Amino acid sequence: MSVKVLSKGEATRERLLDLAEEAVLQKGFGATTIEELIVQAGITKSGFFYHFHDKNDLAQALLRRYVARHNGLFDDMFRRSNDLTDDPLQSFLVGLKFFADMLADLPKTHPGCVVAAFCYQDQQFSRDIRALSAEGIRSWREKVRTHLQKIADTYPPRNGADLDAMADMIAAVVEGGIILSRTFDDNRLLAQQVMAYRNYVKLAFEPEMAK
Amino acid sequence: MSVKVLSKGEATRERLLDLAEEAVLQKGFGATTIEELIVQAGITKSGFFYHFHDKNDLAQALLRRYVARHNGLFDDMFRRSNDLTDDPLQSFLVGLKFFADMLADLPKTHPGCVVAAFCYQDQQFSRDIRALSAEGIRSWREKVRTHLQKIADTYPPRNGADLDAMADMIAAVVEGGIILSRTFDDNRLLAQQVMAYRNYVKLAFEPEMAK
DNA sequence: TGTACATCAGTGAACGCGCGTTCACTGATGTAC
DNA sequence: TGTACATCAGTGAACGCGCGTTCACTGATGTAC
Repeated sequence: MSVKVLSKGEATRERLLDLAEEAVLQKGFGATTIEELIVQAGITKSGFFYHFHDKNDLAQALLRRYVARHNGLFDDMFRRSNDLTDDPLQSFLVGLKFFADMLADLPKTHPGCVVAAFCYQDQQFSRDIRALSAEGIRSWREKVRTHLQKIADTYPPRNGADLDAMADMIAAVVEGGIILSRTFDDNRLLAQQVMAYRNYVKLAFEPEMAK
Repeated sequence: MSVKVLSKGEATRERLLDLAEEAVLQKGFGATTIEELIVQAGITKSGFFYHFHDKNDLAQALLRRYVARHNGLFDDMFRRSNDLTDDPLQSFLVGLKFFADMLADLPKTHPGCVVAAFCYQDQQFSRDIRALSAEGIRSWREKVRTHLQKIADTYPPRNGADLDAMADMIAAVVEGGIILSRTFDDNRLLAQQVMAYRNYVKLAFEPEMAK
């Protein structure tokens, strides 16, 4: 991880994105006003428009940063689990456990997913935003799909297991789990869902108990 | 199903709710304006405020109707599957298949879930709205949990299966599946996810193949 | 080392319009006697 | 059967303010010669 040195302007821009992300996750993009961001950032409204052409531009920057960040996080997790074992099934299961633990460790309710927040948002800017969201989820799908294929090469999956759907399911379970944990204001639900997904993968591949 | 005869005013109100639901699912509640609803409904703005105290009131009515409707749908589906077989596992699996088929048959992309749409919305009215959403999801959880318990009484679940998480998982998979199918504009993804969930249930309970 | 110019990171004031909300009023239908 | 009153389902005009956007201008820092 290279820690870039930010110029003064870049730091302000980054701070605006931080504030925006928090606000968007809490109440959606439409309800997030430029006014509230600049008050917190301590600049004037015109200062905001120096950094972003318009509100749409903010949305794109936000989503772009979010997707890049979380892809990195995801990669790190499975790289760590890959270092622990050569067995593809074990590696994936351990990676999912890491993931669940990380989610469980969040201090309060999961803040939500920016992709999902935009999914239920105005379609005005949808062409670019939709493409960015799709790209973010697609990269999860492909990475997981690769894992599953490697597993399947060693452990023949039980019949009925659709590996494509199983690859997509991690995204579905996370997005749905976030909705659950936000709705019930209970952080554990999300981690529970990831563990349930892990259990599904286990059942689908693990050979009959030798024990 | 009793078809209530609606008075003129009730019909207009219902029409406003229909229009609002469609708009909210497409672009969120905040971006849905009263103006656009009344234009489509063919009344004036003041006419709207005859039916709803304010916009918040519309949100509540919308969510209330949505939850009630979808609970009914869900009940119907599993009642039909219960009529086909006495075996609790088979009954649940068939019910899930019905569900997936219904979702696959939607003419275009799933319109989305009102509960999720409000989940990523402004917290202003959250006290009432949040409670309504939670109630909606909770009723799914409890119904499914009952099914799973009945299944477990006959078929001992493989170890690792957390029935509570499995009960919540249907909601997670549906909410997440909606986000998937909207993001990729592909209706099949949602049905696929429900089938993947079905497969998980099958693997978790089904005894080793006799075949 | 000093001067000229360019770029960076903003300021301050004004605009305009969309959107939710209010309020006094109204024609049609229902009900009591 | 006719009249008086009440309720239903709205109309029409006005208000006000929050919010995104624009535009001319500015002090501080960087770079060329």
